[in-house]
Amino acid sequence: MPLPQTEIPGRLQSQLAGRGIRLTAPRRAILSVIETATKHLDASQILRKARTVDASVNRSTVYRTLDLLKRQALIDELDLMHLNGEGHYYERKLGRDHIHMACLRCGKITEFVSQTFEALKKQLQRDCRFHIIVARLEVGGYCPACRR
Amino acid sequence: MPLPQTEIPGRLQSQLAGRGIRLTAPRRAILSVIETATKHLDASQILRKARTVDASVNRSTVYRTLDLLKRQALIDELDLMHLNGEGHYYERKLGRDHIHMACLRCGKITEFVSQTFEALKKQLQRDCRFHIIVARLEVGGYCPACRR
DNA sequence: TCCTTGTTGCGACTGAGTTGCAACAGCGTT
DNA sequence: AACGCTGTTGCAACTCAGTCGCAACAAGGA
Repeated sequence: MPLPQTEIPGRLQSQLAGRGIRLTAPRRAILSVIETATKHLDASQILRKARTVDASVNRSTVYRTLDLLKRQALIDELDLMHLNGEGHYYERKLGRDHIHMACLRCGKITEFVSQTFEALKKQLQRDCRFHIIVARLEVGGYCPACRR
Repeated sequence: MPLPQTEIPGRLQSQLAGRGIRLTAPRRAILSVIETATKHLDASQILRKARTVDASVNRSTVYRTLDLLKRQALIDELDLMHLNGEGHYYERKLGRDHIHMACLRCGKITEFVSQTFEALKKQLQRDCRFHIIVARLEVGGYCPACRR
């Protein structure tokens, strides 16, 4: 259940430029990798792919750019239940939050958009008077193909 | 909004023993730390406190015991939005799942039990035919005292 | 008490993420 | 088109969480 990809290529770059953030060659390479990704990537995968665009990109720059994008609320950071080690995964933040379900047997990641999730966030904001910046719901279990 | 502590001291130990899992001195020390914790602890804090009970407890044993308790579904592992570094926090898994809200300014962690959250999990199980083992909802934002 | 088998401490290791710094480059200004 | 301020980069060394292989050990059933 992948989300529809409705974004314009290069959109991340113009969003950053519009906020007065300097665009550099390594940043362009990293942004293009994130924008064209078809699955969740971790930092080392982003580095490897970015180097096919600009071979000089450094590991530190990837981490620094991911931090920048997190602070700008343009990407989300995920654990995906740590199915493969302790690292994090990143994805473009599009309009609506979604839930990540990770199958503990086959490792498949399924995304799901739910009106109930939206209602739950509204309830938190109201009942707890808590101003939500980021909400992350990750579920581990067994997908339809793996459950007995 | 801390959850009511309704558990009997030593309960974790008897749960493990009842499953045929060997009880050792380091495990007893670690379990007692987790059972009597009044806030979320990370692995190094658990180690330090466990050593006040049994000075020989080793770091590896803490990690191995935490893995055991996770596999037995007796504790939950949390990120708490990585407010302090990349480590994880652990808490006793009591009856009902709850949501963790982390204030990005003051660092306060608030817990919240919601019927809507339960309904959301039911919806996932039904609509996605996904068998949930663990569900983790973490929210970052500003608490009532810190929001403007 | 014995014996099997699971557990532990130890120390070295891995892998993710960070940092200080000198060189560099974006981009607004001239 | 060149200048210069200031934010960004590559590098290499570092920190920190978590893992692993192994020999010694101990829980608890026979």
